[in-house]
Amino acid sequence: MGLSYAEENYLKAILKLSGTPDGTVSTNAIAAQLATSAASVTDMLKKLSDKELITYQRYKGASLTEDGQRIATTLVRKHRLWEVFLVKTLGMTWDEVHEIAEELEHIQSDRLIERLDQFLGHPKFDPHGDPIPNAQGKYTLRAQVPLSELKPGQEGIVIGVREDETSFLKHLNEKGLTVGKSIKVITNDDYDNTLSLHVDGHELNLSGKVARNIMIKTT
Amino acid sequence: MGLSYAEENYLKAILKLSGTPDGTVSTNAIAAQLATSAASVTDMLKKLSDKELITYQRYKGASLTEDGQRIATTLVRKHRLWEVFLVKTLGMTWDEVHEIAEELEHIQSDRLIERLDQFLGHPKFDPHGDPIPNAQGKYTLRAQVPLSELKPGQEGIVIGVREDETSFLKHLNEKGLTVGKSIKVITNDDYDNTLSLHVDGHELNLSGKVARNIMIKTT
DNA sequence: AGCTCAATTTAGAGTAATCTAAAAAATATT
DNA sequence: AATATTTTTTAGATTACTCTAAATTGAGCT
Repeated sequence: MGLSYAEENYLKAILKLSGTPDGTVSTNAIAAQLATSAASVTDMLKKLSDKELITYQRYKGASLTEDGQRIATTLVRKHRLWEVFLVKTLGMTWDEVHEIAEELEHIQSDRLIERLDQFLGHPKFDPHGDPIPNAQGKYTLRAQVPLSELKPGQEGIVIGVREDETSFLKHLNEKGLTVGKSIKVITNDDYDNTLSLHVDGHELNLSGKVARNIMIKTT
Repeated sequence: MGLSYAEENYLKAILKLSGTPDGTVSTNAIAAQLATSAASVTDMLKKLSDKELITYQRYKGASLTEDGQRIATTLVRKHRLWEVFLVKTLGMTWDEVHEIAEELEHIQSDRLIERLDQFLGHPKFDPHGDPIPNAQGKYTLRAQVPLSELKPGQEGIVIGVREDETSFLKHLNEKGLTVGKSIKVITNDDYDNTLSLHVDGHELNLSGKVARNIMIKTT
């Protein structure tokens, strides 16, 4: 009754793309997300529909059933718990863990995940600031976002950084960006997230690379 | 250039079965080990031979090349490191971790494994007493074996136990079996490892289940 | 040497996931 | 409303792994 890696990946993609009110996702959107062909997606949607993990009608897109939602949310939970493990326990960097967690999330063992969760102290957010669903699929809304994701006009407070290399912290100190400071975004480039912001009445410019490493609590 | 799960499992099976001087393994032996058909094994042996991971001649069996050996040994290393992690770090029991490690060993990331090894303190043996190859494929010979694997006549010293539940330790204390005691095996049932042994001049009977949990250094 | 039997390989086929190219349906445009 | 365009599905093939049944090879026995 276990699903294949491919089936699990489709469910996760559908969950991720379910933005519309009814949670419907188009064939092409899934194909783009999974870097596969639309024809392959159609085949898989039929299969998942037969297993009652999604509702699907030809030409009308697909949406997760309760069962499908439960499975997809569990995958997200596993993925994010493993990311916390890789960063917090093994000391890897936040930008190298995604791919590995993409593999680890398919490991089949509920007991393993509950033990891991306990060992990590039931974390509520992963290293990217995304919430970790609990075993019942519920999660806290995201408390912090990378500075790079704020839109012009948004304000917030610096909560921390992802990289804790001394050189990086020193760099921020020199710019006057320390934990607790209030900031307001002026511009944020669509393409590379280069951005400008106000801190203590000054204007400051940051590269996208730096901005992605600074976590903000919006106000 | 990553191998499929199936290919990796075949290499591991061949390594495990390589007992003969030239390390040759028969088709049927592999089929039995992997619970698959001889026909499937033949197909896979051809493929692994094309990739130069084994040497293979029709009707003559297969043996690992240096490349094949390196890959198989790395799989064993990963498997055993994960077992240590599951038991020591997550507190799972030695008998429930094998299956999970069987999945974890296929995760592709050298950096992950080296980090894990470091986090665990470069362990030399897994929870079953089997040696863990280092990154170069070398390993220390097994220092301890479960009491259940000793043959009649063999002697040794009690090194420790796998389960460290108080009730289990209490049970052993009552029998006079504590760390440091010298023992000699009298009989060991082929089927269920029920065994009798001498300790301090007394004769003692143990179930296979208990004997598998007591680690011995042979003398 | 010839025979027998077990081990192994080949032949033919099935399942899961994928692809490209062509057909069909839905949507947008004039 | 008719046509053009985009989206989606179907058709037909491919790769990886597996199976059963039949054919072949090798090894032991008389």
